[in-house]
Amino acid sequence: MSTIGDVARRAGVSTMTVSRVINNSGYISQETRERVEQAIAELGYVPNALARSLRFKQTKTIALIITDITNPFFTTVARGVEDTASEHGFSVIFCNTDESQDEESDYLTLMVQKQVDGIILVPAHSSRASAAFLQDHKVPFVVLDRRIAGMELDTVRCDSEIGGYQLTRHLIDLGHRRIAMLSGPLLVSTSADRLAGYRRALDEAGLEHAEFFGSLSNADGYRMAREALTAPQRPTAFFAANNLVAIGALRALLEQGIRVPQDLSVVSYDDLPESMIFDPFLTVVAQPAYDMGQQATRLLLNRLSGIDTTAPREVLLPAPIIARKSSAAPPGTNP
Amino acid sequence: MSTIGDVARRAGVSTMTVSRVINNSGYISQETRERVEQAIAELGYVPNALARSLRFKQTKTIALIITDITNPFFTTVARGVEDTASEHGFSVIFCNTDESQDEESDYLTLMVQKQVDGIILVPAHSSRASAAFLQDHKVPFVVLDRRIAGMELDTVRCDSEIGGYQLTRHLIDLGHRRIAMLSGPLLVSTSADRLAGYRRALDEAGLEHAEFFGSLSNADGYRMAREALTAPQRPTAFFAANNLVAIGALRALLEQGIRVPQDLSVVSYDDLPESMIFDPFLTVVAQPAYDMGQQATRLLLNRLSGIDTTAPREVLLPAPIIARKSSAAPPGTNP
DNA sequence: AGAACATGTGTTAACGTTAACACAAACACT
DNA sequence: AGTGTTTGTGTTAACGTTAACACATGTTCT
Repeated sequence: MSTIGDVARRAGVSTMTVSRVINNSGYISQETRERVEQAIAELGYVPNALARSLRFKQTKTIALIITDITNPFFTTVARGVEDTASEHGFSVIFCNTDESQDEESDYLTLMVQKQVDGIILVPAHSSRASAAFLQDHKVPFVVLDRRIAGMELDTVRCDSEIGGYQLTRHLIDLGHRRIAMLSGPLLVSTSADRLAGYRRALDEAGLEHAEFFGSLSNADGYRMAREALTAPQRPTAFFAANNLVAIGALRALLEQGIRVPQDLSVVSYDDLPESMIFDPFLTVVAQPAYDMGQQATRLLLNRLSGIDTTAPREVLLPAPIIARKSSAAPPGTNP
Repeated sequence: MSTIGDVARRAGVSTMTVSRVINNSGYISQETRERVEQAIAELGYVPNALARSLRFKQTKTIALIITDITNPFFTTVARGVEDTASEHGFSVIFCNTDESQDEESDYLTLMVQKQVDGIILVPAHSSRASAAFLQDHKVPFVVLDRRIAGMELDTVRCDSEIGGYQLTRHLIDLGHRRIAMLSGPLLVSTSADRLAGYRRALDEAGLEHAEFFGSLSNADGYRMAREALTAPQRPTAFFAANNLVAIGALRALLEQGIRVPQDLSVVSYDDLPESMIFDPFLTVVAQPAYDMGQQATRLLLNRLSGIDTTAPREVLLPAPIIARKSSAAPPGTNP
């Protein structure tokens, strides 16, 4: 509540002298320093970061714009971002867009107003509007997890096409011939890429597609699974576009008494954190969520500090398949 | 990047006139308004919230200080906070303390410097230092989930003593006589309260205590469970202080081939979100995490806006027991 | 002795915004 | 015609901080 002026008055010096004590800059006699420090302590003075930011044009704050902090993948990403940012003296403002383009652009405007130094963005759609907006306003940013087509941008992500291909191959190699894709929206680049990988693997093997579309939610996972189960030739495996979809699908299977993996295999994208699972079950492509957050933040901070002035670059992190109990040979196969 | 001055110059008016257009205050001729609006659009001008905040002494930002965003309970709390805050035009800065008092006070100082309008705090320990600090600096705050003893503070939480009592009674009623408590640190009020409830239930029933202590982590849950299992008279039930501890304990049991609930029952605090679990297993006290975040934020915002000027109050939310498959009668009992 | 430099402190202006005041023109009322 | 009110716009100062400059001293060097 007290200002640098209050401290100055109490110590009988000018505000500039107090400022010098606080920032340890310039010359100050030992005696004055002590008097100022005492005044600071007595008043419980804390510098006003707002005024400082206004002068320095630096807020030491970044924004993390994600779709849903409740999704454990993004929770872990967020933790990686916050840890890395705070290590370097930066604070993080969180924004949940719920995959809505409108929410996203509202938040972007707000963050520009708030003069955040940089932004880490998981774009709701692969539209270029958000990136263009930030470029216009000269706010450094890093795109996380997803692609924005046709623009050269700093990006940290995993290759979902390859992951989708490998996960599908894993099922094919186990002997599956009818594999249903429970996909997210095509506007979400990771969904589109995973679907593309799925198609490539099926086409190579000469198998037929079975594609279902919905949002990347538990509810739609449930719905898509039920739809897929009504097909005359029931699939022997599900490829869920992400963990929420997978869990929704598993719920549908449980309800209908379909055993996993004996009757039907399920594979999915994004692992659950180790600390939350005592008996890992799902076969997944495990994206390194914490690392992704960390690397995105590092890249952003290096841009901010001017350490890194190279052309925008895409960091592609490896995402291993972890084969577990939810995938096995289809029923009626001799192992 | 452009300022109100740039807009003014371009429109051929004073900055004050621009300010009036932006804020829709005072009198402005239709013609001038249009000229200013055009200049704003052409320049892509966005008001500087920093400068505004400095003038108004209001940042429209609150801080959420929690121990670990990675814990699904706090993730959901955070979501409740962010949703409610953003509904009212407030942004949220996240801080993870990892249960460290030092981290907590560092963050508190930083948030005071940043002039956040208010703080929602999950205190690492029940020490009064943090609350006293915030009171000194006249920053409104709400304590979430935990108690700070001996101070009249705005608080939103569930009664962990009653919850601990009921969860223990649930086990006793099932026929358990040797119930081990896998407790968190006594400095954490929820841990202390759950332990107190456990003790009351056991004492009433004339049963012996079996208490183990560690941090509220998966790793320590694992360790405490292993310790508990070495007792000459093995417990027939575990009461885990929270979900992470429970999962660590389940991992230990799985490793040793001990079946839940046939050989040993496990109950715990804090449910996992519906969307993440397809086959709910753990018997828990389900604290309404989202609600807690929402209510804490509402209370805080009402304090900020001056709508609510009553004495500090404690909001106690009900937390139901959800009995599921992880708890059953002890082995050797005729159901 | 005088110049050059180090040390210690204060004054002014600026970061971007807006409240308070001032002023002028147009209009309405007696 | 004179007074008061409405409408439209500009000027000044302030929010809290610090860089740049100014101005004293004192010290060191030739």
